[in-house]
Amino acid sequence: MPKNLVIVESPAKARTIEKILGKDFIVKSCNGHIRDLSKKDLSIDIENNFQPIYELLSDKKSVIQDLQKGAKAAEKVWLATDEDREGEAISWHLLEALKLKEEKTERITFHEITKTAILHAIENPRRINRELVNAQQARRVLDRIVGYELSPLLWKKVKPGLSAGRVQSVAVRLIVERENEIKHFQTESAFRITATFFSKEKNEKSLKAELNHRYKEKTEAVKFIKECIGKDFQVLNVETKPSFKSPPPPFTTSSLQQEAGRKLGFPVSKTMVVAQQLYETGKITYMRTDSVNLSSMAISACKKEIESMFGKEYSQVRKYTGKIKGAQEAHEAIRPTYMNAHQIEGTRDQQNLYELIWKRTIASQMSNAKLEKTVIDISSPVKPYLFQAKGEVILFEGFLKVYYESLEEDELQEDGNILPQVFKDDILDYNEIVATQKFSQPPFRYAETSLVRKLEELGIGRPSTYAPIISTIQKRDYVIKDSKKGVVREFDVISLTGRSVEEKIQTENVGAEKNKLFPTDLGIIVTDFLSEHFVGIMDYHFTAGVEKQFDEIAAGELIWTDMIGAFYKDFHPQISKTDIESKKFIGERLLGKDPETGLNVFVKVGKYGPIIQIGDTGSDVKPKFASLLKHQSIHDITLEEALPLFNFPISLGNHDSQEVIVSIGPYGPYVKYQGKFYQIPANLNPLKLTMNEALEIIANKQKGSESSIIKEFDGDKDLSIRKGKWGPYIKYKNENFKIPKGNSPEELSIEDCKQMIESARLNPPKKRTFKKK
DNA sequence: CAGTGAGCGAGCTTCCGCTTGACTT
Repeated sequence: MPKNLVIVESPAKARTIEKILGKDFIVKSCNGHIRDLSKKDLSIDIENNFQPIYELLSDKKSVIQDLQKGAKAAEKVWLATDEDREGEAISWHLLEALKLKEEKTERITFHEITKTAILHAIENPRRINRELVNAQQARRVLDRIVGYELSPLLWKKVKPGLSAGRVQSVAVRLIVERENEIKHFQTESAFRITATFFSKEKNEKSLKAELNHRYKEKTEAVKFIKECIGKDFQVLNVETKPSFKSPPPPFTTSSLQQEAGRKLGFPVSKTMVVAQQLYETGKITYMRTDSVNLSSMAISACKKEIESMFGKEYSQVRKYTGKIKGAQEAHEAIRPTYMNAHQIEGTRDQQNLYELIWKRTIASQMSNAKLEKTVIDISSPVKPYLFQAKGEVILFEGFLKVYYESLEEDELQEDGNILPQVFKDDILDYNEIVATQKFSQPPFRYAETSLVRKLEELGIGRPSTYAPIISTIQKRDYVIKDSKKGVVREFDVISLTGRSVEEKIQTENVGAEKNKLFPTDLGIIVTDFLSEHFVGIMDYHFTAGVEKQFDEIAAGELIWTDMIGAFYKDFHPQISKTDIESKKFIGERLLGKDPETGLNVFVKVGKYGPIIQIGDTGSDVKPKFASLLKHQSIHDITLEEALPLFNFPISLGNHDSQEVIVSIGPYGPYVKYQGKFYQIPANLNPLKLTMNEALEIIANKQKGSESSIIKEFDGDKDLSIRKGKWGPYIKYKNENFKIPKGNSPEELSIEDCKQMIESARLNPPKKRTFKKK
């Protein structure tokens, strides 16, 4: 029996370390936190100086039992959880929950999983850092108080089941405010003047240049263009400057999510799932980290790869240090475990993500790209303005040989082009000079990844929570991921070729956005409510402020219960005050009077979402209600748009002597035909649905269910092989059966299927236990 | 899964940050 038990946070890590330490050590994983405040109630004894009341996590029972057994048998227990605030707390909870004796317990930490680092850690154990643990308790208790006092207030004032918290409420606020900026954005336009010049003598390729001034008015632009007719243009100056580009640092959770989003089109959650798979199969280091640091081993491995692939001049050893404030760097950056594995076996997604990580890691240890930037100034007929041509030439690729960092939409810049050679005082002629009307752009809506980036910038949330935050705010209906079609906009173009000036109107499609986060009516209302009554919590810098205090607690300069006490003293009375003084906060708005009945018409957010209401609440006649359609908002819907919602259900008439009905149900708009329901796609307006469209929806659905059939059998009409959410399965009458792995569904015979059904019946799958939601 | 929303009131919902299961129709 091994004398030593080492406890780490993750099983994959445990396996690796066990190999390193050898037979005297057994290494087990606690799988993260094992104890927490009870979910049922606040579980903080306010009267008793905010003492937290912890309980063991129910889903960790078997883990804890196993650890307890191991600890009993061992002579020494080594707590080797992560070296950050949460990790320290996990060690402390282990100490308490497993009832470990302090004298036979050691706390060790290491930054990289190598033999040297781990042996060094074993030789230098320490005690649990109580101050750091207290900083974690303060974090935990603060989040609980905020979440569990704000949420019930929302249930009462807005709608049951809602939630609020230090992180999620600010995330929603970012999206709501961005939407407001877009709504109030004043578009301005100006005329951008571009020209293509050529040298009469040299007959080289043409030179594109832009005037360093934009004219606000069309008349001014036209006047300028006319001034150019027949003029010569002189090269005033040619300036060439060397320049360089450095590679981006290795991946953190957040930067990986962004790049995988932009380059591979992965949503945040998918990136994490695939990265987890790579981690578990030992291909990459840990995927939840905010560190850009690489181990010395990784750095030398990179160097070796780069030098053998590209040569010495491409290698440049770099040490990256985190710049994010408050980052708790318990892990390395995300990198391949073995730099010499350029590709891996696995699914397409795994290979793509791995390749991205490999390239980014390699690039981070490569030399700068060397560039030459050239600016050519060319005279214009109107002083003091001049035309400028900008070019960029890559002299030495450096890291660009393997990796280009993609840019956010708002960072997109025009690439410098390659310029023909011209000299000072050269005289140029023009091919064309064009004035194009350009419109200023409103800010972009957040996508999942850009929201994560913003949260990280503000120090809000942690690598392990970025993906859950995104899903929580959508699950609560505060935010929806959606796409928006652009609108066509006209713009003026005035062009000069030879001596003729031509004016045209062209069109462009603007404002189209894909997979962006839009606030819902509910999200807007909850944000307004919280911003009005809880300015402090909703402040974008609230988290940064409390993080600073957590650091002080960790440094022993502040007592954690004092910090929480000071916070609670202001926060709790604000909850009570709002509870008493604030009325229902559901965005109710009077639209006008119903022309038929003369009754008041309102919109508001109801128990099941945004609704329109005819008649006053509490009057003798029971009011009538109807749901708003998707894309309608209580904030701007008009009486004329709202009233037709009461027309449902709408009969479209008969088809094959059966009635076709359109209506709105709890799951959205639908067509009902022959007792069956068919969902109406979001791009069709249910109010204006035609019989033909309805029949098409029905036909599509029926085709869809047919196309899920992989194979049918003439011998048995009840039997079919179908494609399902979890892969192919056998359908027999109304029952479904799993196909054991390793069979190709197309080749199964009736007998094969019957046999599988037989064996499935003999070994029924365990009932899935659903977690209470 | 499919046409809810008054009022009454029981009993329910909720936070953030660590981790990985179990394995479906």
